[in-house]
Amino acid sequence: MERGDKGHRKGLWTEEEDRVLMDYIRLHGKGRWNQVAKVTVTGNTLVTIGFFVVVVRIGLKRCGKSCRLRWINYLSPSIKHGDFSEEEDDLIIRLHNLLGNRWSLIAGRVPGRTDNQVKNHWNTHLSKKLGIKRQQRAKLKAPSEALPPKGKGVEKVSAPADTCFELPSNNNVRTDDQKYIDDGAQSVLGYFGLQEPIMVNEGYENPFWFTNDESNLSTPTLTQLLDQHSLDNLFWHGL
DNA sequence: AATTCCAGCAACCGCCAGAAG
DNA sequence: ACTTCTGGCGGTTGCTGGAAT
Repeated sequence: MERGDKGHRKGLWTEEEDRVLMDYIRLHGKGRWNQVAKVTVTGNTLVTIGFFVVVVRIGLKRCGKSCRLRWINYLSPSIKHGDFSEEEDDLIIRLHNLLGNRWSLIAGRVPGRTDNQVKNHWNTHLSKKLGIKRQQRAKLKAPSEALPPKGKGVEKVSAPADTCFELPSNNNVRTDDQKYIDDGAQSVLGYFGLQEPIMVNEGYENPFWFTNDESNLSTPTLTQLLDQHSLDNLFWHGL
């Protein structure tokens, strides 16, 4: 196994390492990832040094960052494993049109998927699928260009991968990233000369953004709303 | 059967921002 | 005000397994 700085292990995680990490999170919760290597013990082993037999505690020799990523991208119970559905593909393509490579934002709107999953899926499947279609598109400014640029001086927006699972069922709070996306959506709509309302009800009383709440199932998804506005056709044929 | 090629994806890297001391 | 720690993000790398030759 390759070793990184400070003797940290690198490369694929073993089942044993996964188990240790999950045990740590069960006991201590998420966060303080750099403590994992110090706190966790995978077991004891006997080492003979000369005449002495020493009990050595074997910790999880992973850097905190690696532990965090392993949890976020793989071990977290909220993560959906397996193939992407047609619905998810469609949603990602639309959101990418809207947001560009803001993978965390996109993933935050695709329940159970992480930014890494979405990014990989885009790079391996969807970009190809899209590349074929793009050749057929007429020259037109990409909708994502209507969004404010990312970088310094721009309001930072972040959406943890599991945000959609943590929203209260009657959430009246409008998060910054929701506003950011709403603003972007309105920019896109404005670009195409469409009328603004993309919200289900007037105002922000009932944000429909893909909460995991059963009571919200009757509310239209972004996909449905975009369909209502014929945005899909505009994206596919207008670009 | 052996080798090469390549797609898919897990993991790493570098950078950045915010919090805490 | 400065440093250190921690977490978040997007881009990239490299391993793995299956397909092709």
